[in-house]
Amino acid sequence: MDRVSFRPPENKALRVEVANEIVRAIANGHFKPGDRLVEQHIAKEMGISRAPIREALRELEGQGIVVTVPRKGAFVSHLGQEDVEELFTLRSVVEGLAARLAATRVSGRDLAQLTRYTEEMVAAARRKDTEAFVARDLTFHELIWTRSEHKRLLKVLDGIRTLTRLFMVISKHALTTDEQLVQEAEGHKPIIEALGARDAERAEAVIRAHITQAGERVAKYLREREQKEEATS
Amino acid sequence: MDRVSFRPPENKALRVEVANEIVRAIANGHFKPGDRLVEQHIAKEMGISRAPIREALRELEGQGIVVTVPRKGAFVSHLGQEDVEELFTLRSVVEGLAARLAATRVSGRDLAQLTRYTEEMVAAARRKDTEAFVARDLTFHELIWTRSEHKRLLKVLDGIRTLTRLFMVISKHALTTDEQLVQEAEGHKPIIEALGARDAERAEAVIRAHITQAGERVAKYLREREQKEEATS
DNA sequence: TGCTGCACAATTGTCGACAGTCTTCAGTCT
DNA sequence: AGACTGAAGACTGTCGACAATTGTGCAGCA
Repeated sequence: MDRVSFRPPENKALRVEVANEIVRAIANGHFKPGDRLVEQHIAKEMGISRAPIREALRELEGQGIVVTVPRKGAFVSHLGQEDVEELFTLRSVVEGLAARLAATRVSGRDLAQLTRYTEEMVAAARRKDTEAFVARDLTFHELIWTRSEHKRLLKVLDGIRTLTRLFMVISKHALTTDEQLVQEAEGHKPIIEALGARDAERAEAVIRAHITQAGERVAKYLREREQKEEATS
Repeated sequence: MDRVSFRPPENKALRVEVANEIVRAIANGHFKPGDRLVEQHIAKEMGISRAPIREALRELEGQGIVVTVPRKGAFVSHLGQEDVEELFTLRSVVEGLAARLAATRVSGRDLAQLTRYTEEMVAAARRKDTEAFVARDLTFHELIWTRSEHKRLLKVLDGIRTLTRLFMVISKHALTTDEQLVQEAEGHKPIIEALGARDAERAEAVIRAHITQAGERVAKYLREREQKEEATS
């Protein structure tokens, strides 16, 4: 009797739509770091009331993408090199835990999937298709997150997922040569091996190293970019 | 029941007050796990409108204290033995990072403070003053969090601070004898030593061990309690 | 008796409005 | 001219109301 047919207005909560829209606007530069996000303006722009906007902003605040000052409103966070370092050091330990737990839970099918994702990353790198590359990279990590079967861990990772993606998009230019992209993909192989061996400790160690390394690469890129910006201003 | 006396133009944002009030109600058993949190009822009880309630619930959802089902509302999370284990494994790695960073940043004054807190914990244990004991325990950990000077890490820890406290209160009966309490306090000494030696790696290792151990203790207590509850129902 | 369907009640999601507060800017005084 | 003051404007925090949706109970029917 389940009629999975209708969704007349929208099945999704409006606030989620709004949050996604704002993130997209930040990613493509429509909103820049430090910009003030005026509820009324966004509401008008999207043709809805302020209530869902407020809730969306609250959620983004929880993810550290915007900061709200009482009585003043919400602003786009300044996401500099320091923030990248923080995000990646945090990810290294949290995903380390995820890998440790996943090691005893991944199935053969999961390992095959992970291998496939990595191969597709290499393929995307050869085509210089950074879009697909980033997408696969994220999917790879997300599968491990899921296999940790740790609800609270997933919540934390969910909270930084948007920001992770945001940084990947912003800094996709950090990986310009095939060489670097392939190198990034190669870093996944020790992870798969450790997981395949069901070696929890080693899985945690290698993924920590992998993420730390990736973070340093991105941080270096942003540091250089920030210096250039300062030089020109 | 709760004296809902309040002044209309409170300094703090009303939603924060509401969130605290709800947490308090959960802690003292007014709301039990699985209970439905009806916005209108809470609004009426507190004499305010639903808007701040909604935002507070959204925040608590972000902290995993309540879960919201679309079109159905918010419910108090079931916080069982499994959740304790999750919370503590997560804390072990996240606080591990905090300690690692703090090791290179703590001052002599900080070390003295940490030592003092630990002594006060022992003193509270001798008085069987679990209230003060828990408070000092939390303060000890929070100082290390702060010294990590890692904004995003702090945000994560902030997100689980409420739940941590909640568990401490709920499970304070897990530590019934002086012996256990003192043992808990003793566990802080290796942490202080490692921090004092500015040994980042060791600091991370010992605090991970400490938290893991504490988690197992609480989990064991809750497991037994849950079994008892099942037996009586 | 047991099942089906309808109407009603309860509750969420959303909206528009209003008061209070902070910012800005023009006008005035020194 | 520069500093100060006050008023206008802009925006957030909060409120009450309404429509849509889900759950519930009751009546009708086999």
